[in-house]
Amino acid sequence: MSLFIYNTLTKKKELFIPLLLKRVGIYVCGPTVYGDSHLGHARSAIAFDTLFRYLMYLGYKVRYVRNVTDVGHLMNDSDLEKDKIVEKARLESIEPMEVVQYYLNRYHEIMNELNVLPPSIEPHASGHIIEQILLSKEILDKGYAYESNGSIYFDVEKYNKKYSYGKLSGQNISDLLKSIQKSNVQKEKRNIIDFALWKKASQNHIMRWKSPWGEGFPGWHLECTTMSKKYLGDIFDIHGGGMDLIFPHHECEIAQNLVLTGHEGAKYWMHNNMITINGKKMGKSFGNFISLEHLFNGSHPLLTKSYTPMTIRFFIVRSHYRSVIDFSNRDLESSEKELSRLLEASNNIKKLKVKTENSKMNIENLRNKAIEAMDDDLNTPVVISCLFDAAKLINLALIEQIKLTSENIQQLNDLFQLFLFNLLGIKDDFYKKNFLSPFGGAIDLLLQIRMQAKQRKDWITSDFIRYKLIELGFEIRDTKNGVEWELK
RNA sequence: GGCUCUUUGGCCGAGUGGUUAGGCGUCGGUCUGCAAAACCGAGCACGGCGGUUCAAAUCCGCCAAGAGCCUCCA
Repeated sequence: MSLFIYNTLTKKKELFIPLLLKRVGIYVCGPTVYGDSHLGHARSAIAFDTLFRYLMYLGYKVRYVRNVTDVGHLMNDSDLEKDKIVEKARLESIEPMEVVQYYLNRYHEIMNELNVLPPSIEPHASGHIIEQILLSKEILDKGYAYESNGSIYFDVEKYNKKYSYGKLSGQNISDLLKSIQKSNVQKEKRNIIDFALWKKASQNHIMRWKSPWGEGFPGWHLECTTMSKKYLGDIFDIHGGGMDLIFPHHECEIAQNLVLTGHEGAKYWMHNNMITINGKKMGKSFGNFISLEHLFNGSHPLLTKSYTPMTIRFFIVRSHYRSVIDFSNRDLESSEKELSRLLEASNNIKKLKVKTENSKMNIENLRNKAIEAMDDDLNTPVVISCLFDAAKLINLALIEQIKLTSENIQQLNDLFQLFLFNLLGIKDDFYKKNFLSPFGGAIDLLLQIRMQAKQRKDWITSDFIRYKLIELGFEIRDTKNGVEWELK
């Protein structure tokens, strides 16, 4: 048991050693719920779901906190503070919390379809206003923040003198100052790189809470610090999120944590890479995103067809979580075929018969290789290659090119159960749903009639049934062990 | 401009200083009444230029192309 994970803070793969013997605390930045979730959201959720699943497999009791940002996510950092959710609510003439609930429900539905396990705790930023005010005060008392016109700002320059701002992202304060100065003007702040812990609400701002500094709302970076501290403590094991959050979000969290407790907060900082489309990052604000619903029903001009949630999940785990995935129909179709090959092989395991008492097949090796891959910073593509190796063995055994022992068959079954279904989170309800239903029975019946026709060499009838079924989207295969069908 | 990173065969995608990744696609074959699937086989690589080394796709340098961040972002 030696899991190595890449730590953005040290830029190295490090041996994972939990703070407590058998427990792991993870905090992951979840979505800002003001729009439909897209492939990028799925990637982050699936990456950390894989981590969650693997840690549990390793025997840890995992507390996985994934927050919901439902307030304070500003559209920009200028004086015209516009909250994303407030803006959406204004546009649709509804309560901000209706916006939040609507998109959160949809997010949950989609996560469920993608077989993403629910986190242990899903805290909302809006439910932690009091704690955020307290932490703002504390930072203020420690002298690392200042009040300005009803808002509280973190004093980055002062902080930088004692600690080092930019540790996570590799930025340094003077370069930052140079690059920001051109684009942004902010009167209230002492320094352009200071960030808000608490923002004064302008007169028409809907989401507002009372604070010692007047009515306002919390700053984005402080939300995550507050909730991670509350549920995981001052120091916890893993903090995750998309790479686009490294700066400024996680950098600012680290700054807040260091001021409050003298520790960065998390020991390991993990970041999943982006999904691009035509080589550019997929993002809501770029308008180039394909929502997961679009992918599931195929209703987007860039999609040549629809893809099942499991195809999407497989598409994501077949690349390493730290590499960029460029969206393409071609690769999605390829993923679909790859997954169906694995699922078919997995279903073929139950058809295997014990043909020998002792075989040289070493399936334990495949298992070990796959575990090693998971240990190596969750190398899921290599895990999948092991499954393909296993699939080949199953197919060879099925046509009796190789002989397997009952132990071999059990090991193959365990391999698929553990890696494909349990760790990679693929569900195979398709087979159960189709093969065990009256619908499946009807197909079997048609194929029985076809078989009778074949026996009388009535090729016209038998081919008619086959072609019609193929036309309807089925795949028909005559194998040694009888006819097989599948809905493509 | 600054910071971080990427560049592998038609496509996707792992990887280690010296040994076949894997998959999709393509071509050929076996099986089949014909197909499909499966299986067997084939072909196709490490961005460019230098350096270190007995040996580099793997380490170092330079160059080129691209991405992310420096505004909100998974």
